[in-house]
Amino acid sequence: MSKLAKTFSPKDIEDKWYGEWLSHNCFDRVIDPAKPSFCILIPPPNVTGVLHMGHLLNNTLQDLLIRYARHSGKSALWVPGTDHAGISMQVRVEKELAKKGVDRKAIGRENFLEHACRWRDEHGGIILKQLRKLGVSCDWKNIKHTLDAEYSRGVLTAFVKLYDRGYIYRGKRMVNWCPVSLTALSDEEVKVVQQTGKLYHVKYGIAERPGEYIAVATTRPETIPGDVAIAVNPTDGRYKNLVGLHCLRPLSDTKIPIIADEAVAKDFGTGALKITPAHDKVDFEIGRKHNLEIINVLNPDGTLNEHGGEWCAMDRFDARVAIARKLGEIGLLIKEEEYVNNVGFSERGNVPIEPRLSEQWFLRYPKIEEAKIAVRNGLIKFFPERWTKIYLHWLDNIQDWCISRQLWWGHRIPVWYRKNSDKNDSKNWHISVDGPMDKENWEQDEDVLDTWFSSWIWPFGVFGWPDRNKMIENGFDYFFPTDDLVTGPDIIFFWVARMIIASLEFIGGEKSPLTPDEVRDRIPFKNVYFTGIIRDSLGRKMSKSLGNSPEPLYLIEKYGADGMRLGLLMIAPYGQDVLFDEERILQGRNFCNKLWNAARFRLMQQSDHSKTSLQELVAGVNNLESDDHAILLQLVKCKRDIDAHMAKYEITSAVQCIHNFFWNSYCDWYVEVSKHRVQGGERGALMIHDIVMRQVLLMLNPFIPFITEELWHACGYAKEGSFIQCECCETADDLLAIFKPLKLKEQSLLEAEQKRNFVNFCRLLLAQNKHISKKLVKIIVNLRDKSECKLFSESVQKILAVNSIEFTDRELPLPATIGDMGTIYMDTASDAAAESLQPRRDKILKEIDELSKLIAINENKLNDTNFVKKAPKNVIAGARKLFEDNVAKRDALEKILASL
RNA sequence: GGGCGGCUAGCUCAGUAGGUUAGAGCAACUGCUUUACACGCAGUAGGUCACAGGUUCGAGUCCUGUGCCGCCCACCA
Repeated sequence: MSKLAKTFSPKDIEDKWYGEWLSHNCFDRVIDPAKPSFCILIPPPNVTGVLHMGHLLNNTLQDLLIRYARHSGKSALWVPGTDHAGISMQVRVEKELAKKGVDRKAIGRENFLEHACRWRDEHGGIILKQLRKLGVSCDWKNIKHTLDAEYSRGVLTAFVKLYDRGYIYRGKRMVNWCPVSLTALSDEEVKVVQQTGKLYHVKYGIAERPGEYIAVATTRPETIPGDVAIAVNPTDGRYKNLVGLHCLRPLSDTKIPIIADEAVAKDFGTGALKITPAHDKVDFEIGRKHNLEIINVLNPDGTLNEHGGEWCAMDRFDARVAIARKLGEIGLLIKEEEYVNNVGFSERGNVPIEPRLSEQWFLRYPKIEEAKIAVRNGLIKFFPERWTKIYLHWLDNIQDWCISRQLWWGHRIPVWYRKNSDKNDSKNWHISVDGPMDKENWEQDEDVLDTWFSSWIWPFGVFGWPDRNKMIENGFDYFFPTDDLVTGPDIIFFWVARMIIASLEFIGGEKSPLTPDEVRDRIPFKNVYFTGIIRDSLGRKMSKSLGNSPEPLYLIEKYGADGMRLGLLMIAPYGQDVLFDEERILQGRNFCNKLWNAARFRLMQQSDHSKTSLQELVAGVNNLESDDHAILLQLVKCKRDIDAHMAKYEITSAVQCIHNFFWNSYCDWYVEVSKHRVQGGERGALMIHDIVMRQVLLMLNPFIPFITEELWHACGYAKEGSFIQCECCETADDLLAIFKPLKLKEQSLLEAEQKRNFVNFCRLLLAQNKHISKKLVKIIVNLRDKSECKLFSESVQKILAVNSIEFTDRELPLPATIGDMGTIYMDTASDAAAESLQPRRDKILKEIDELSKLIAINENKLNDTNFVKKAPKNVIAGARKLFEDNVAKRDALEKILASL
């Protein structure tokens, strides 16, 4: 008999078992053709990242799915890895260098990258180590990183292939420029923020008509030196006769044309729009249409350049104020008004982005239609489904992707330009993974690729694509397409959609368009589960500045990895954000303690630890009572419900099922009602306990791996040298088949429930008679169905802790209450005290009152001819039965009331 | 401007073909140190299902509209 401590202490077992699992290679990838495969790829966290609450939820879910798959007989692989995290990593390293007084540009590209790699190798990937504390079962022998040599070949191959296939081009375009990071960004990296700024109304004098002017409304007076025209809507009567004339651009009195263009809204501002092609997307398009000059007035860092005149080198926002003031001074400012508008922000720099004309690499997305088909036709399923719409909408409006970044940290674009030649002529380009043979005659493009351009090949890049031998070795053919992707909806465009597109393009030969069958063969994953965001208990996002984000490792330390995992899953509603409250993690810990003590109780009884299989345990069962039938049937139902919920990713519901079965059905009822048998050493009853505990541990293992492993061994269910996670968990149907010799009776479920109700009635009765010592009380029962007397065994007397339970077939004075099974009395000697009668009267009056309401409801229904005519028969019969039963109950209670 | 989600007990959420009396956990309150567990046990109380219409014999559930709260998308300066 093992001895367990009274309270579960996670610290004592977590590191021990994690070490055991690793040394026994439990998480290794196994290509086993005899088993179905199951694969999850971790959404690679930033190599600079540290564990936060979002990771905790996300990785708990993935581990749950992986372990659940193992228990379902699949060969499960969870691939871990990190992302090189372009900008944030570069900024990080720049800061480190700055501490030592070193400037990135001073030491040059190669030295910088050396520093960066060293920093990454020393400090990066901490998060993967932290994750182990959570118990995650990743294939740690194969950690992937997007900047690994092998993976990088995949990234560059993707670029080269797309270029060769005509999807990648270089061009001078309007891009989103971050003046802090000094790089272009993709549209997806721009966050729109509502801001209160000012709308300035400025006079633009008409050159041909001195004294007359056009009023122009603008939020950006600092770009006035870049104005090259004033545009009005061609149908705008106010300005019709001005089109073709010229304005004087304020501050310089340069003549600029007044033009007409449909893009101008008549009803906004003054209806006249200043055109600054270098600093606005719309203006750029108008400028191109009308063949206008492009005057760039800003430096890359957001200060004004030489066109800014006296404001040269001033920051754009300072210049805005200064120029507005100047306009006021020279009488060209009509008014300025408060104005709320949407401004695009760079997530990284946390400053407004600047639309900027620059030379960049762009990708025209391939396989857009196929990517829609994959999700619309359900080849890839989204959970919750509503994200499908968002995904499709994005694909419907997809824009070319700016993939070049003006950084050093990342995959350098595999394009070489012949030295001293026209860079804009593609004849002078060399584009390949390995570069030209005569490197000395070429210079490589300075830019790197967007980080997401590397992570979009993750689903096959981690298997060694495009190296066919590596892919075979890594089990690509076995594990691909992967099964589940668990991620946040915030990266549905950044990552999820792009992975789908990349897989459709690169898996299989070059082909376009694809048939639906080919789409099926190329998808990267089958299911995408979108988690919610973890917020604090007030619903606010977790942030450093609010200080409302708990430290995950501290939580694991405090509540145990298992308690943390279960607590988190219990409060993570399907498809909604999680309101995190540390107190609620207590529930997870408490559950673990309850489980611990249930096992402890079992181990305090007689043990027979030779039974490691369910079949052996079942063979040991004899003398089944109704309660035994019921608990086994409930066990089967629990497993069936869990599997149904898991199939739909309704994790919280699955937890609720097992929680309810284990705590309510098993601990609160079955353990108590069978206690006297177990403590009396009845072998059959012990076997039932073992059957239930064994299955409970198996069902819970994917959720709480550490404690279940510990108890699995402690209870003696483990085969020599084996682990609980190596076991298959029997399905509900398996269980039914194995239980077949026991001839379980459905009827027992009802019987057990009635027995429980009976006990509840008696408890109420005892509560109403607190003045009488329970040890003296006799309960007397007049059962409706005399054949059920056998149900009232010693167990009920033990549960109630009363003197005895006796049966009668007569009506006695002073009945206590009426249950489903019959009339219940306390023995008259102890029941005579008058003070016990009043609460009983009150209780009965209340019950009668409630019954009367129900009777009235059903009576009305039955008297309603429409109801009787139109409602289905079973509903009518139900109403009638209810009516009759309740009337009978009420009559009986009234009789009792009279006798009191 | 377009779209999506939420609104059910004090709190967090279930409510899955419209059909008995709307559920659970937590919190609250009452009682209990009973030999697995006080990280526990046994109870009690608590809800005009956001609002207004409609369909139906019957609506938390279906339809229409409104209101809050949150999110996503969108080139009106």
